[in-house]
Amino acid sequence: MSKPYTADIRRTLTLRDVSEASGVSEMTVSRVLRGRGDVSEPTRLRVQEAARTLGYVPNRIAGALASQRVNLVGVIIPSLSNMVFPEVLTGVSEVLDDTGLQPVVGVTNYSPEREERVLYEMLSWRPSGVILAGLEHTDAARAMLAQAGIPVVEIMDIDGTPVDSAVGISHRRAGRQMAEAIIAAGYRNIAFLGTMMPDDHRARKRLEGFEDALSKVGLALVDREFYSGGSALLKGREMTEAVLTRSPNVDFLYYSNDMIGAGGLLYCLHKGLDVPGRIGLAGFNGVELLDGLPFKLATMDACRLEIGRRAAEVIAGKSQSDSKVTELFPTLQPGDTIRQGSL
Amino acid sequence: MSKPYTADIRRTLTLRDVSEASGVSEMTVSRVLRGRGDVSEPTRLRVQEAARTLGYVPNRIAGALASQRVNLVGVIIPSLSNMVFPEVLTGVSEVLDDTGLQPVVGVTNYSPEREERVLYEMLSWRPSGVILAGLEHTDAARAMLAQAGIPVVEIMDIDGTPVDSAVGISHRRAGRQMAEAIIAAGYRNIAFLGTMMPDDHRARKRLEGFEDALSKVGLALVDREFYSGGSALLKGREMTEAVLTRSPNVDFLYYSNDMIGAGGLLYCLHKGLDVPGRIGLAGFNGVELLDGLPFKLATMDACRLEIGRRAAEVIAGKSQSDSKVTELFPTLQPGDTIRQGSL
DNA sequence: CTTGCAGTTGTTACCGCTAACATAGCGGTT
DNA sequence: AACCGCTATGTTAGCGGTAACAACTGCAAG
Repeated sequence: MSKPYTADIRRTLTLRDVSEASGVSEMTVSRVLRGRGDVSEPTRLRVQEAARTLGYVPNRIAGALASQRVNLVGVIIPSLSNMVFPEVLTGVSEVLDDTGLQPVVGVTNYSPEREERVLYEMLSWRPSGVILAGLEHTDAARAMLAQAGIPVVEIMDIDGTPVDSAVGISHRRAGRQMAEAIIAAGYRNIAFLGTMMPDDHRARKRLEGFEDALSKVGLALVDREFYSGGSALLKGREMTEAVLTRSPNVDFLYYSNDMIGAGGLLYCLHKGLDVPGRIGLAGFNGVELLDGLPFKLATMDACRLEIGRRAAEVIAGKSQSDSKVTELFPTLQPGDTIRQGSL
Repeated sequence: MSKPYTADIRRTLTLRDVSEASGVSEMTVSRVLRGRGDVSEPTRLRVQEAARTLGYVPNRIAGALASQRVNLVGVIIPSLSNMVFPEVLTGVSEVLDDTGLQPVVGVTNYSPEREERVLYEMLSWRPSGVILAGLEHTDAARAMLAQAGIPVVEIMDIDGTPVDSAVGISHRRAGRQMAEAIIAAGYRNIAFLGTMMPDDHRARKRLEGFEDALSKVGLALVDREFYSGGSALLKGREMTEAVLTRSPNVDFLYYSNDMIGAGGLLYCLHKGLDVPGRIGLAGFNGVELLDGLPFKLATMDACRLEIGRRAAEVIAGKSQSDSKVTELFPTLQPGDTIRQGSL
């Protein structure tokens, strides 16, 4: 357990070292390194050369403290392991890359308390903005956000009141739309399979919208099955088996996400069920990953990339819109698992 | 585009505000908020109360500058979109959670230049340690790491010389082992399907080890097919079709990762090929996500969670081992896609 | 009554950098 | 020669905390 991380004992380099090595003041070095102010070409080159050969890396901690500016943007999301948030991040990075701003990611695991802690940590670094998933937060979190004096964008969901601004889709509407499509296709004995997590508000809202639309035409869910944790594909399989065993008359399976939906689809195909004739299926999210499946699952894409982009634009002050809430509209992709033509 | 981010115009709070509100010195407030030093119970409570009602969030930038300590650990990985790195991150977080250290993630998209930039950015925040994927870096990156004077852990791979320390598996050995298993099962006409990315050194090393083992018994790859980008499942399908069309006598498909392997498997099953009799398949990684597939793909798990944990332990100074290189040993999971019993 | 000491709280001097302002050249005007 | 305006560079004073040490308190021991 020996730890001589540096061969040479010399402390870490500062502007002063570069300044001495190049024979100009620290201020001039600072100007060169940031590309600010007027510096003559010869000095610039000399300083750059010195910085490079010394291997100087500026200390942003000191820089940020002095300038009261931080190029960090906090991005707080529930999870990294379901493909949807990485895609949001891609959108965020894409836009931020041109602005000198840098995303810093925090993960909450769908826990409001953890979200509060992560947010506190982030704000303690005084970022230039915060992007966070969902509209539901602890009171303390909401207070911190309001106090922070920086742009805040709540993403994914717009069914509620944002602290500052929001970019997302209406999950209630998404659920309703899917229900309407299913009803129009003639399915009547519909079951729901999805997450149990009480803090997955968006899945909850989709289900609410879905049931709303069902009840409008006098229908109700025939069965429902919940899960948490584990391999989504496998869970989808198991849940589907459970539902079909318990309620053999079910003719449509609505999943809270594409992954468990895909598991269910594989199960149905494996069992030789007639999809979408005897039974239909639909998920939510438009996961590109699944494009290789023999059948395309009906789904609605959640505009993840676009949400990330728009959110980043708001933070970067590049947003076109002057409204505080940006609603995006997911498109229903019927795939191969909903009957075409009504009845 | 109005932006009144704070209702009240007052500047952001500092220790002084809390100090005034609670009637003690800034130093005492600082002590209370960090839980350091002796502070009497009554003062502690008074200060905490004041801080809470004001909604004070400490400024770590100032704190870090003054104390020369930063609770951040840089984690630099190639990608977030293939499930393997999120799992590493989970391992890292798990261990770091108990230490007050916080991971900060950077993504390189398998580009050495981007890695260099991301590293530079991270080091400019003077983190307490860096974890980064792979042993291959630009000279500048290597120099920065050596200069930084902090623990550096290179993860995933141990086939090479680390800057400081390394935690991972031998991908050469992994490739070799898989080849040996395939040969032992009697397959002889073997094709490789995988990433083309010249900077995915670990996939490259696996292939090298694989071919090594083949040539030891006088065999060579019958065909090979490369891809980049796109949905892995779909690519797996397409590549498999291409190979089987071009080289109908192939009896084994070795994929550089499980995702394209799964695509290939679905294709073979769809075509009604006898798996693993007529044709065998194997991937790499042990992706839990795929557990729901009707057939289990042969694979080797890459010890991702464990790598994350061990790396974090090294950074946190909790590592048991006193060697600079920690080799983990993946286990071969034959699944349902390699014939059992030789020949 | 003095001294010592542990337990609390306050004071001072930075941490490494940058905003804002000050200064030094220097050629061109008048 | 005095003055101007410009550019290139330097000086000063913090940014908001914390380390290190100083100072004060009350109480037990000498």
